[in-house]
Amino acid sequence: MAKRAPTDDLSRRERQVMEILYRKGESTVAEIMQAMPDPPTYSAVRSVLRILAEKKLVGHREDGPRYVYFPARPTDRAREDALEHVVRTYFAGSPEEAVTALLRLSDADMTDAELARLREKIRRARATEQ
Amino acid sequence: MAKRAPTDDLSRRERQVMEILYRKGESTVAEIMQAMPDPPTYSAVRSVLRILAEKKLVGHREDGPRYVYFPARPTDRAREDALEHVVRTYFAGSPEEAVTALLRLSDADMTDAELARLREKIRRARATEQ
DNA sequence: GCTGACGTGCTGATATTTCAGCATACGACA
DNA sequence: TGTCGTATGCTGAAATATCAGCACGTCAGC
Repeated sequence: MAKRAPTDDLSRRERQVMEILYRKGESTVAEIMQAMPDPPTYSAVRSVLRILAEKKLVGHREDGPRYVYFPARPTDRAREDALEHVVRTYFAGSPEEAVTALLRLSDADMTDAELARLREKIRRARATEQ
Repeated sequence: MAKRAPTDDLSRRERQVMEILYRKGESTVAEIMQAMPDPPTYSAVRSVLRILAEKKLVGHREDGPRYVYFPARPTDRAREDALEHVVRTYFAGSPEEAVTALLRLSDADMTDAELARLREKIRRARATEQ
């Protein structure tokens, strides 16, 4: 069962590196290393990158003396994948619920009542626009 | 660097199991096994569950002859964590961008113009409500 | 009471991931 | 030119994750 997201096959370190690359757009090995939790050695990071390159998940360009790595999958696609995944996993496939939670997240001090009204507005807006 | 999400420490199989549990709310070992990609053996699933239990990430209750496992962290919290993570990783920390992408996701046939108008509505709504 | 189906706990083997180190290349600079 | 700092490519070892199997308990049905 279960359709396989590309990220399902990644190891812990591989995932950490991919997320750093998406966050930064592109990075050198040193930058990635610094951004990692429990930073491993330079060598270790390069090993992970080599594996990710073999899997066609990252590319690199030369920038003077060093390589600059970047995600192979375009950011738009990766965003969609990530959102879909979260919605499916935590929001029973309902994007609307996710939107509500997201808005609550951005304005932590909103009351429930305010949220409810906002949500209704969104719903009406969507109905109108379609 | 990098604050550590609990999910950062999980292995591939551990993550798969946690996501299944969040998706289903709770599950028996057999159900988890079936829901996993490339389903491993019953024994393997139980090994992962034991590790997750040691890490205090899952709990279980007895349901007649068998155990029913569930995520230790409440769903609300897990949702927030997941959204925050996605927003930080793929949307440069901007929940609003994420909302837009989410709405586009749910109505794939909306035009950009429609999306722009909707987004404006949301923005106005938020300004009003606050 | 036996037996088979199905469950758990635990232990150790296998496979994969993670990592460090060595060989090597190249540019900066005294 | 010689040397130092920093980069990559690659190889093999250490650490972890993944898994299968055995021992054992319980319950239903013959």
